[in-house]
Amino acid sequence: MLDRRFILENIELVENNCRDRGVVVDVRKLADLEHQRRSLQTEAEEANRQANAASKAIGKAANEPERELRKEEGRQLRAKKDGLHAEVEALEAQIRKIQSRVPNLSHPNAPVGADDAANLELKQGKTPVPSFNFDPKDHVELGDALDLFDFDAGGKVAGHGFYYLKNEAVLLELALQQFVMRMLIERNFTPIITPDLARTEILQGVGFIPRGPETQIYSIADSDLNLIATAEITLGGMYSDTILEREQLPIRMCGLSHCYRTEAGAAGRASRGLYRVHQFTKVEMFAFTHPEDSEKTLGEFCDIECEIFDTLGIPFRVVDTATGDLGGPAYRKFDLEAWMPGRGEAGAFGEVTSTSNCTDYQARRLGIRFKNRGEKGTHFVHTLNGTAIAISRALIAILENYQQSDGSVRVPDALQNYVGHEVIKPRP
RNA sequence: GGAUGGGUGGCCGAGUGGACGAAGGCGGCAGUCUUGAAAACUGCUGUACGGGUGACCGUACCGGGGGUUCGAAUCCCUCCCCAUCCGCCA
Repeated sequence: MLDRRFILENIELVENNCRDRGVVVDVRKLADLEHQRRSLQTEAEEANRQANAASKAIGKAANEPERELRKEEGRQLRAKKDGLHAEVEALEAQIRKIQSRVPNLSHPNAPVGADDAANLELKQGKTPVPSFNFDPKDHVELGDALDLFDFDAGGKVAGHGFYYLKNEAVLLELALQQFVMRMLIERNFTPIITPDLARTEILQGVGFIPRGPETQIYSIADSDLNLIATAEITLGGMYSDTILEREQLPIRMCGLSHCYRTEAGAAGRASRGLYRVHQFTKVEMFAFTHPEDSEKTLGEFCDIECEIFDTLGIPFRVVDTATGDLGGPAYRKFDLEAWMPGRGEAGAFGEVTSTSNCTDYQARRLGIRFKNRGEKGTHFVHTLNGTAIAISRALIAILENYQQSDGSVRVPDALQNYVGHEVIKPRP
């Protein structure tokens, strides 16, 4: 959520930003309604002030007739206030509805464009794109041959988009969790395992919209709970409605959770195998920072993601996400796209991580502030999130890049200790 | 699932329908004392919105919503949340 006063004072800037982001919001109308609301609010406050004064006068009234006169006066003033107040509330609801759709501002260097076609490649990882002297398989074929997944059983038990991991795929998932967690602990992240469910209010604070027709979120019937789509939700919610001391910042956490996504409207998109699934495991980085530190922290998150994929020996590129592809809360977003030899005609990059600086957009809705010692007032913190590892997509990248001509898959050096062997071979 | 007890300021915690934006404590800030620090003592110290260049002023806020009343933290209704105990269970 953007600050309302800021919107009023920067109507044109906000309008232009909405246009760049491809979001249709009537900012002028919001401003009109807010001006109306303010003047009505002032009237209502004045009526209320008079009513309060009348009430106080009752105690001092000299006699019974005067007391009754004052009471009647009070009644009328309250009625006037109630009427005005109701109008204010109605306007407030309209304004909030519009305001909640206004996206965050965009970093001046973020590429302007309607969709991911406008994303800007910033750099590539250390590992070169492999060239095979055989016809590489995609991860579904590899998984079939090596008995790593069961999509049929997943479909039968839970429906399309669910799957079982088996054998070395299980060890790889656990290995990736360990590998990433340890790396992040060394970089001063507090490791956390979060709930996989969260209240609607928290989802909304973080910027997700549960229970709409286009929602990405599974919700639990007869309750206020939803399956989380990312630990960003539960990590962000951890400090909701909190006033922190300046010295407590930054708070850096890495959270392990399952992630559940309905993928509504995604049917037909490139989504073979593990690429677009309803459930996966993810380790998410999250930080609450001082506003001055968020830009630097975003760079750091991106560097960590690069280091993870470099260490895993997976080729990737980093893209600066275009304004139209940013999503509501993000001010700037970098994605890592890993090379997936089995994707598309002859291999393609596919998104594996994403890191965003949400500035104060989430903090405002979640009510997360800090104060400086000896200074009046509070300020909103900045929030950042970044994927350390999304297991399902990492598995695709590992299997497809590390496959060998005999159909086996080498285990990345960094994971061998955790997995327990160097090569995944077909079972005899 | 059953039974209780709770939700009040940055935190803890009191609060008879008007004196309450709210005692007291902690924490924080400033000062006195001290070579310095600690301790002790004194004063100040909530948030949001609106108005004024400003010292300030106004309004709202005691879990959410509704009601009673001239007036509600306080009384009534309703919803939500939290804690503890019992039962069940990995």
